[in-house]
Amino acid sequence: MPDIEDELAKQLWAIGDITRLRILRLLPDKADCEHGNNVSKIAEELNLSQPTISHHLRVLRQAGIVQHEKMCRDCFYWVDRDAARAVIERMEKLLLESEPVTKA
Amino acid sequence: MPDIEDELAKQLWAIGDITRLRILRLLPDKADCEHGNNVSKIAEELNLSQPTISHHLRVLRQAGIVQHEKMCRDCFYWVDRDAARAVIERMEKLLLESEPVTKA
DNA sequence: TTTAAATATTTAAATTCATCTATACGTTTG
DNA sequence: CAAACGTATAGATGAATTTAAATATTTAAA
Repeated sequence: MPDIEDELAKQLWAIGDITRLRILRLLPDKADCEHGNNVSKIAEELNLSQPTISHHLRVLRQAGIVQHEKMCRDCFYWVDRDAARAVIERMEKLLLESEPVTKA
Repeated sequence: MPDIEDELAKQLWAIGDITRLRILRLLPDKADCEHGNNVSKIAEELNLSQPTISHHLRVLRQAGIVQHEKMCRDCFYWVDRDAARAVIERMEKLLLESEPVTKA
C-alpha cells in the first residue's frame, strides 16, 4: 500500500532540487495574470529551456505542491499553501517528535 | 558561492528518500545505548544490508541532518534537532511567505 | 596479541534523473 | 482559415544514485 510516508518522501524529493526550489521561489501567492510569470518567463529567468521548466512543474504538480490554471491565454502556477502546510507538519512530526519504535 | 538555497535543496533531497525517511523514524532523540539501535539493527529492521544503511547515514550526516558518536562499542546516530528546526523554518519561508520577485 | 564484532569504504552494475532538441497540441489573433 | 504564441510530450544522452558484494578499518574482549 502506498504509505503516507511514501507520499512525504515524494513531496520532499520534489522540493529538494535546486531548480525546482528556484521555481517555487518565483511562484506567486495565487494565480496572477498581472505579474505574467508564465512558464516561458520562468524559463528565461532561470536560463533553462521551456520544456525543462514544464517538466519540473509537472513533477511539483504530481507531488501536489503546486496548482495550475489556464488564464489570460497563458498557464499560471502557484504554490498550494494547504499542501505546503501539510508537508511541513509531517516533517515536524518526523524530525522533532521522537518515537523510539521498539518492537514487542 | 554555495547559496543557502543550495544547502536547503541538499537537505530536503537527503530527507526525501523513502529509505532515509524510514531511518530517521527509527533514530532516537539523543545518543542512546539502551535501545541499541545501532547501524546493524537498523539494517535488519529495514531489510537492507549494513553498507547500504551506512551509506544513507553518511548522506544524512553530510547534509547535517543527523549526528553520530561512538558509544559502548557501537556507533549511534540521532537527529540533529536544531538542524531539523532550521530546515523546517526555511521551508516555511520558501513555501508560505510569497515574495513575488519582480526585477527592476 | 589474537579473535570477534561493528562500521566504513571501495567497486561495479542497474536504475533513475535532468536536460536538450524536435515536435505536437491548443488558443488567440489577424 | 492561417499564422503566431504558449505549453506539453517524446526521444536521446550524459550524469548521478541506489544497492550489494568484497574489503578494510576500528574497537572491544579474551
